[in-house]
Amino acid sequence: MNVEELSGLPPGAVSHFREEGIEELYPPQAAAVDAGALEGDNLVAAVPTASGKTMIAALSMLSAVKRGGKALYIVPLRALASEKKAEFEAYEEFGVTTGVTTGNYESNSEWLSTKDIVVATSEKVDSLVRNGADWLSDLTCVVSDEVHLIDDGNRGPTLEVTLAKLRKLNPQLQVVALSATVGNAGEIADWLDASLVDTDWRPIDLRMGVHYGNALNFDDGDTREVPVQGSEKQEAALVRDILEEGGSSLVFVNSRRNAEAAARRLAGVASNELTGDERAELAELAEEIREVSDTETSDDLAECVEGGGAFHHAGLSSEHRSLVEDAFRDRLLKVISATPTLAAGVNTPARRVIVRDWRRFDPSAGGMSPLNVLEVHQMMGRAGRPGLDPYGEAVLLAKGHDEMEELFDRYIWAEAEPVRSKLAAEPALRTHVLATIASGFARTREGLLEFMEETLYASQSTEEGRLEVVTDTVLEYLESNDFIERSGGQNEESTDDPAGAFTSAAELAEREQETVDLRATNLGHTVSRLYLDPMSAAEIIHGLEDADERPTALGLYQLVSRTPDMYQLYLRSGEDGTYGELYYERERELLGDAPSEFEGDRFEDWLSALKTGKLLEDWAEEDDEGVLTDRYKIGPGDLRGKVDTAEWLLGAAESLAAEIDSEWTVAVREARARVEHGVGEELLELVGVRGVGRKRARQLYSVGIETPADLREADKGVVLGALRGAKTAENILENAGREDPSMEGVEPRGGARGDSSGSRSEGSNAGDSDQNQDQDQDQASLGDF
DNA sequence: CGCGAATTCTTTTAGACAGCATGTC
DNA sequence: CTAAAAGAATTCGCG
Repeated sequence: MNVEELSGLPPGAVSHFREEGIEELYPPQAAAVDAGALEGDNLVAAVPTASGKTMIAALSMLSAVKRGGKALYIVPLRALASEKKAEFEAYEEFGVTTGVTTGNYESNSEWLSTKDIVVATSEKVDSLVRNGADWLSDLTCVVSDEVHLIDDGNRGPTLEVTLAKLRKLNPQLQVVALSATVGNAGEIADWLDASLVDTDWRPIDLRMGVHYGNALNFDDGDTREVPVQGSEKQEAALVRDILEEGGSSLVFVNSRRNAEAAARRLAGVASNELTGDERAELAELAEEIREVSDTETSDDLAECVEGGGAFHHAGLSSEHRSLVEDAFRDRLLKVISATPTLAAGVNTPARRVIVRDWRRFDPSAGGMSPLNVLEVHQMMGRAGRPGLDPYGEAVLLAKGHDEMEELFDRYIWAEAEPVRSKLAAEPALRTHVLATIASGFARTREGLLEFMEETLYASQSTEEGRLEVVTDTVLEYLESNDFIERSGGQNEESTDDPAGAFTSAAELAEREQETVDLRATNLGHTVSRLYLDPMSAAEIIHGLEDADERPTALGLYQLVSRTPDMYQLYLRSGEDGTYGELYYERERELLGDAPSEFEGDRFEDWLSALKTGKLLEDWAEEDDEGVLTDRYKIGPGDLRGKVDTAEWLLGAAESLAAEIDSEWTVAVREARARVEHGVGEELLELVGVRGVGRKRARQLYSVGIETPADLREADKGVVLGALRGAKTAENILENAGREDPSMEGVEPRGGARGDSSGSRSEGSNAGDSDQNQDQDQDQASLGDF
C-alpha cells in the first residue's frame, strides 16, 4: 500500500511522509489501515520494535485530528515522551500541534487543551483523570505504547486502570494499543474490543544466534567463525568482529558494575579502530561528560568514551544518558554495554546486539533467575539500524554445548510470555480503589466491582472472587485510615443484629457492604489528587501527628524515605551497625513509632530509610555531589532521583500537613525547599534568586551577602569577588532586582576563591575578609566528613 | 622473619512514575 | 534450586 492511497489524513500529511522518504507502507502498517485504524476503529498492534509502530499510531492520531478530534499518546517513560514529542512536532508543518505533559515537564491544562496531540506518561494520564482535566472528554483517539507493560507488577495496573477509565469516560474513544510481540496479543485485543495485527515482520532481517567456542551459530543454520583470541572475552571477540565491518554493537549485562567493567574492556577493543577525527570528537564528548557532574562515575564514563565505548545504566544522570545515546546513534560511539535500561528506553539500534548475561540476581528466587523471553526479545530487537545495516544480529553467549542448546530453546525458538494483569495485588488496588472512588467512577462497592470488570484482570481472572476479597481488604484499610467513608445501611444492621457474633464475620460484612455508599473524605481526595500511595500518606500523617516538637529535617527525610513511594537505599553489610549507631544518636528526631530492634526486617527497613534520610540531610547540608556519590556508593543519577522523589513527597507532605491542620507545615516546607536546592536553612532566601544555586549562594553568603536585599545593596566588587564572571554577576544582580546591575569597570574584591582561573588580586582590605576564611574552613571540613 | 604472590573468602547485584510552580554552575 | 566478578583477607612460598 502506497502512502498516496491513504485517505482521511490532514492535507499536507501525505506529502510530509513522502518528504521523510516514506512511500510504501510496511505490511503491518497496511494491515492496520485495513483494520480500520484510519476510521477510528480499535486496534491492537503486536509487532516487533522498530517495525513502524509509531507510524501506525501517527496515522490513527492524524486521521482522528482530521475528523476534528484530539489524540493522546501514552508512553511508559519520560524520556520516550520527549522522543515522541520531537517526532510529532514535525506535524506542525501542516498545522497539527503537539504538547507533552509529564511530572517534570510543563503542564498547564488549558495549554494542553489547545493541542491536537498530547504525549504523556501513564501516571500523568492517571493523574489527569483523577483531577478531572476537562479536555480528556474531547479525546477521540488514545494510543498506548508498550502496552505489554501491563504485565509489570509495579506500574502495570496504572496503565490498565487508566485505559479502562478513559474508555468509560468516552465510550466512542478509539483505542490503539501498541505492543511487543507477546504470547496473548489476542486476549488484549478482546479486552479492548479491538482487531488484532500480530506479526513478526521486520523491515530489516534479524538474525539470531548463539556464540560458543569460536563460532557464531545462527538460527538459520549458518555459522560464522568468530575466534576468541588469547584471554579476551567472548563479547570482546564479537564486538571486534563486527567493528571490522564497520558495525556498532550493544552488549547487555546484568549489573551496573559489569556494565562498567565491560565498557572499559570494550573501549579498549574499539579504540584500535578509531580514526583521528573520531578521536578528537570523542575527546570533546568526554569533556562534555565530565562537565555534567564531578563524580567518579562521570570520570569513568568519560574515560571509556575516549576509547569509543560507553556504559549505560540508571546510575547515570539523564544528561549522561542522552549524550551517550546520541553519540551512539551518530555512530561516534562504537559500543555500549548496558543494563536493561537501554532495552526499554529510547531508540538506540546497533548492528549487533550481544545479550551477554541471560540470568539476573533475583532475591525473591533466592539466586539467579533467567530473564523473561520478552525481555531478551526486546534487547535483541535493538539489532539492525534501518537504512544503515543490511541486517541486524542478535547474539547470546554460551560457555558450553548444552548451554547453547538451552539458549536456542529458551529464547530463540521461544514465544514471549503472555501478558498477565497484576491488578489484584494489594498495593496496586490501594491506590486505584481510592482514586476510583475519589474521582467518582464508583460510589458503591458494587459500582467499584463493576468498574473492575472492565479491566484486563477481570477478563483473565481464573480465581473467582479473588479481586473481590482483596478489594474488601483494601476498602477496610482505606476506611480505617479515614480516606473513605461508608454510609447508609450500616447503622440499622449493626444495631438490630446483636447476634452478629454467631453469624460469620465475612457474611455480616458482605451484607453490610451491599447497601453501603462509598465516599472519599477530604483527606482521601487530597491523597488521590497528590498521587500518593495511601499507605505513604498514612505514614506521613501518622509521623506528623506524632511529633510534639518541631520536626528536624532529618526526621522528615527519614519519614518520607520509609514510605512505599520512596525507593530506599540498600543497606550494605556492616552498615546496619553504622546506622544503628546513628539511630541511637538521633532517635529523638525520628517521627512515629520505631520498630523494635528485634523485629529483623522491619528494623532493617527503618535503618535503610534512615540511611536514605541521612543522604538527603547531607545533600541539604551542602555536601558535594562527588562526595555523596562516593560515600553512599551511588551514581549521580541515583542521587538526583532520590532528591527528586523527596522533593515530591515533601511537597505532598506539606499539603497533607495543611489538610490535617498540623502545626508543622512550615517545617515541612522548609525541609522541602532545602532538598530542592540542596542548601542549609540560611541560604534559602538567596537561592530563590534566579541564577543562584547551592554553590553560588554559599559563596555569596560567605562574603556577607545573606539575602536578595543584600544583593541589591552590596558592594559590586564584593559580589564580583564571590562569583566567577562579570556576566554571571550582572545577571544575578538583575534577577535580584538591582537597578544598576552593570559590572563594567568593577574590580573583584575580597573572597576571591582559589577556584580555577579566578584567583585574582586577593581583595586588599575588604572588611569581611577574615570572616570569609573561617567560612571557607568550615566548608572544607564539612565536605570531608 | 619479612615481603610479595597466590589463594580463599566475602560481598554485591536492574529499573524510575507522580504535585506544584518555575529555572543550576 | 541456580552466578560471577571484584575486593578484602588470609595463607603461602621464598629468600
